[in-house]
Amino acid sequence: MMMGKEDLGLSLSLGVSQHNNPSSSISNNLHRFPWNQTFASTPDLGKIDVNSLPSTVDCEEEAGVSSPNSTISSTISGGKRSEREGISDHDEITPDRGYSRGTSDEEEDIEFGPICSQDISGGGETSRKKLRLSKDQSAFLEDTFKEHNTLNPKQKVALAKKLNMTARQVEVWFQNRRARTKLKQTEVDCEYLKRCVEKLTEENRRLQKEAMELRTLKLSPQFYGQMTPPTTLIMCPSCERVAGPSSNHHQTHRPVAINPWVARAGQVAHGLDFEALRPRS
DNA sequence: CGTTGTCTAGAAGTTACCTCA
DNA sequence: AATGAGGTAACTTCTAGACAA
Repeated sequence: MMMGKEDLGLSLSLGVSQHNNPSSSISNNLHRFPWNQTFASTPDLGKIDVNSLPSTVDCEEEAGVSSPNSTISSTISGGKRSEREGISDHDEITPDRGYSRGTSDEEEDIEFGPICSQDISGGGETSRKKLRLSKDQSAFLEDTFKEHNTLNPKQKVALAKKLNMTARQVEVWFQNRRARTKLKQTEVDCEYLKRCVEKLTEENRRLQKEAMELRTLKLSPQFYGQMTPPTTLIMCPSCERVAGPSSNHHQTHRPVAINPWVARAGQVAHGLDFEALRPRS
């Protein structure tokens, strides 16, 4: 799936992201959520006002829990969504999204459109009202995200309950949060690669210059007189040590000549230490 | 055992709303 | 007051993986 794209190269340090979360400024007074418990057991946050729209909350609850229409709507156009929530009937079957795309037989869902159907004017015209999450809600979501960047259905429902949101809202928040994290990480990776390219360009320039100088030197007649013959080092392929000709050890191993000019793989050549360029988390 | 269809969760991309300079 | 940009909630579409028939 899409993970394939990530694997293609920009996955240099993905996964770190959730730890170097940019949102660390969030107030620390929110305690971490213990995932082996239910959200409901965590105090205080139950008081959070949902987007300071109490009527909305009521409406939402109703739409999500008790409305027969909600079931209809999710069957008609969003059945996949409600099923995927993996939630039992009493948990939440929330059509908290603008399912309808305007077809007449979806008209009745509209009433339960995105976030409690504000501004639904007649004639099937939908408008999604965007609710701002409260600071506390965001902070708690952030904290939760730091621990787990995905939620299973139970956790989702529990968290939703705790924050007085719908499970769908929590799900969407986590999806968007993962997307933001990835975007941020991609930016960091791009920066890193850019620096690598710069470094390589610089190194390439340096080597070309060096090669040019060597060529010039080679062309001058007095050069040959002063030149010492190139040293051939003998290296044992099994122990990977430079071998002396008299070594007993190398009676059993067969040494091979190596070019002293070529840096061994894994060695840092001329200060090209890309690890040093890697962004630290 | 391999194939096919269905379902689900998540990623990616997009839209629309809100806030703020 | 108008407006454009940036942030983000909500949405759609696509895909991989799991699972059953």
